Amino acid sequence: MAGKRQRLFLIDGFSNIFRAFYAIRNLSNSKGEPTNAVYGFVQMLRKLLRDDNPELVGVALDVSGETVRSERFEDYKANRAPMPEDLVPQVPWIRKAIEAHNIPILEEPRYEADDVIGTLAKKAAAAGYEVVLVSSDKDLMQLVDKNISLYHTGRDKLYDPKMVEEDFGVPPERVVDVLALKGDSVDNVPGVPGIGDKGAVQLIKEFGSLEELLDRADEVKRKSYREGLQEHRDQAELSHELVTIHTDLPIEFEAEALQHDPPDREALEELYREMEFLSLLEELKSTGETEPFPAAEEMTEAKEWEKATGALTEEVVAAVIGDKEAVGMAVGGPAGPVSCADFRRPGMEKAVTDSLDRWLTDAELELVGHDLKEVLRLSARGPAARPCLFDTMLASYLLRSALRAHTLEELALDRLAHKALDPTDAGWGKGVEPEPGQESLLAYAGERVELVRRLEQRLRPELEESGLAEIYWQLEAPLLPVLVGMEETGVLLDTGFLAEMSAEMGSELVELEKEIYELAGERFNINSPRQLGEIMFEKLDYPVLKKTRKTKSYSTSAETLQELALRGYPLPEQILRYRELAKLKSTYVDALPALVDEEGRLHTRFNQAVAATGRLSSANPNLQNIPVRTETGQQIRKAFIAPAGRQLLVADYNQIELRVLAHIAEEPALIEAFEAGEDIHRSTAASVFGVAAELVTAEQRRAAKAINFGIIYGISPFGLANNLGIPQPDAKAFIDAYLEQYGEVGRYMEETLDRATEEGKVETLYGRIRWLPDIKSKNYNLRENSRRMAINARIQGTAADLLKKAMIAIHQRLLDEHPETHLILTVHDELVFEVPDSDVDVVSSLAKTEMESVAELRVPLVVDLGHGPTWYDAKT
DNA sequence: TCCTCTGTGCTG
DNA sequence: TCCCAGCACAGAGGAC
Repeated sequence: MAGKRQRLFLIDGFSNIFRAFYAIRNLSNSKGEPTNAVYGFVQMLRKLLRDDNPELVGVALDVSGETVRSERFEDYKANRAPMPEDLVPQVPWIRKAIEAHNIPILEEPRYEADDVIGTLAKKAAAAGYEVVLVSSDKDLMQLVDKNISLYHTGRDKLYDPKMVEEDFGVPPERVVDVLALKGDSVDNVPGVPGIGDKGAVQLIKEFGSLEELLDRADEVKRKSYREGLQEHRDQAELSHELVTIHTDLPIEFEAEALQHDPPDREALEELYREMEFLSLLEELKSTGETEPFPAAEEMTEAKEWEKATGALTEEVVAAVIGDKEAVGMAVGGPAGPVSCADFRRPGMEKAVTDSLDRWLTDAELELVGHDLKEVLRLSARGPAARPCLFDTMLASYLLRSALRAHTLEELALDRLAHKALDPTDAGWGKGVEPEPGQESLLAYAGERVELVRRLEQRLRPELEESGLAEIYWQLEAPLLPVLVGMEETGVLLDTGFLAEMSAEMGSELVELEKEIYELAGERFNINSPRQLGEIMFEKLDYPVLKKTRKTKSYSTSAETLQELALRGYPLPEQILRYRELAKLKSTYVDALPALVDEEGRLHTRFNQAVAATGRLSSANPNLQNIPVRTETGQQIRKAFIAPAGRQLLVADYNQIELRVLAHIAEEPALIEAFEAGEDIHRSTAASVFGVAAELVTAEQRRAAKAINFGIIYGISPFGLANNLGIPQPDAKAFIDAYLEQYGEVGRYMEETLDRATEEGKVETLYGRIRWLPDIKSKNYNLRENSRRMAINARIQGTAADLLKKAMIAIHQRLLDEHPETHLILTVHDELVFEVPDSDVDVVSSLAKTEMESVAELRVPLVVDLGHGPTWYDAKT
């Protein structure tokens, strides 16, 4: 046959299965069965058949049981970790997938897949075929020659002999020599101790081969290598045997056996249905062919952009395009072509912001997107946006708040069974970015808009049916512009102050370090819990009071150190102070100044779709964990300042969670205490310990406070005992005494748990849902965790709803009445504003009024106020 | 080299 | 068996 040679693709089954398993995280069907490896493997297979469509193809799989190798080398693969639990049940499905594609499975009893691949590859090459090995295992590079290449599925690269040498450092025929030297701990190939990747390549290059190297080991210059080679010659030779893939098994290459028919559509449908690969199922039904989503069309001039997007009057689906920074935007209608603008082209950024400005003020228009905050941010009108905003990220969050991530990629996989392109596919890498108009970039842009459309179609009805539409439209959507405003405004940081603080802390740390080394008798890394543990518990022989939970190593937590210090050991006290300073310095004092903009302002991101209870979270940097409890920590708050002529105003809810509890539980004793404006922990102590409020001791108040918090957290005797450092029976007695006095609270907990168990979910006052799939679990820990979450989620979630509601109301009033005042931070029960000096009083009362009247509860909501030039001063 | 996990500690 | 909800640091060791 003239022209192109016929091709044989030999797929290394398990290498690709593992790769798929690790590359795609957490994909499962509604029964909770993991499906990630099946999905990844099927996609790999489909891509291969679609793009290359080789004449011959086979998947090699290892068979279980003894092999010729394991009989010969007892330890071989002996310590290999067992297959991950989540992967085991997927293997039979992967077999079905291969069979459904009508691709032959190659398995030979007593032979390893590598050896089967090696033998068939050589024989097929000898018979005149062009052979491609499909694997992400570098060991297969040894088989590469002029007729055999390796398609590395992990790197998406095709290796010929030249590429192997470039990448691996030696030509294919020397690959085994290098592998034999460096060894492989996973497969229990010993190698030569002390020789790693770099050393092995260099030695083989220098001496030409392993044989030559071993014969002339005494000529090796580096002492550690020379001695290793001399002492472990046998081991090196054994390793060489182990890593060499056999190419001479007694099996035949038969071309007919490796031909394949088109896929069996019925078998595929069954597989996809069982695995719930919805997009594949859909595709199978419609055409049976893969159709990537259409690419976006680039508009390179403002006029073109306006013409293309001007027709969008009812619904705009928008996606910001970029990796770390936005470089463009893609938009489309509910269907049809997608237009893309690249900000790096002259005039295009302006063209986009002009259209955004228009859309954001057009009350008739709905803006749809995933993470719309990033879209709103592009327009100066973002904080004042009024139109309908449908954000698929927020919709998904309301439907399943406990999901690990609500990124577009994650949802595409989860809900559409579609593996989305990522920034790397679009052309981003370290130090490189795609050119404007680059094909991969437009494909990426087009896909993102299309994914949002499909998600919207699924999520919108779900939101309606689940009753979450109201909280979406009343709370989450209106909060978007508020958060945009806060993030864009930011907070002014006194970097000079922090620089001074850093210097002072630095010198104190140097002093402490000296003293610590002195006490330890040697230098070590104080920041390393492991090294510190060795010093204290092995060298100095301190008593071991506690081990860590996961790895059972010595605990060096503050609690442990305090106890040791109390027992008179000198080192722990110094360590505690060192830790406090080092923590504050690295996390805040040194980290924050590096993040300010040209005006010295710090811009956090408030994430609206992270916390399972409905709270906001803050990151990059996290401004919700700025120290406040210790004296040194408080100093850091002096660096958060208002510019001249302005002040920081803090308004925080007093005991909001306990007030919410009083309301939901309808507990008369609690309600009464709040109505009387009592110190709630003191009042609790008086009830629980049966003394008059004036006679409550500090110790009693502390215990009562712990109980009050415990109630909110879904108390257990174990947890309370731990927290107070008292015996469990005592803690139980406290709880019993509490429930005696606050009977309705006990009833509230029972009722919550009953409903949670029955319905598998709990709801806040405003209908926000938290699902608790493990509440009926037979696993004690899972079940008890869920029960505590049930109690806590209603309270914490309701408090979060209240604060969000207040933020929306205040933001609107500030826009209308005090445009010079900005809401800049929120910390769960606290709002921080930057206010002109002259408006402090009026804004204070505005904030107080709005926050206190946000809802009519059975107890009053009380807001405390404070203001001053810094956050420290404002916190009363 | 980069990335992930672990221990620790900061907030409400 | 470390009570709820988060984020970030440094160290350590493996990465598919």
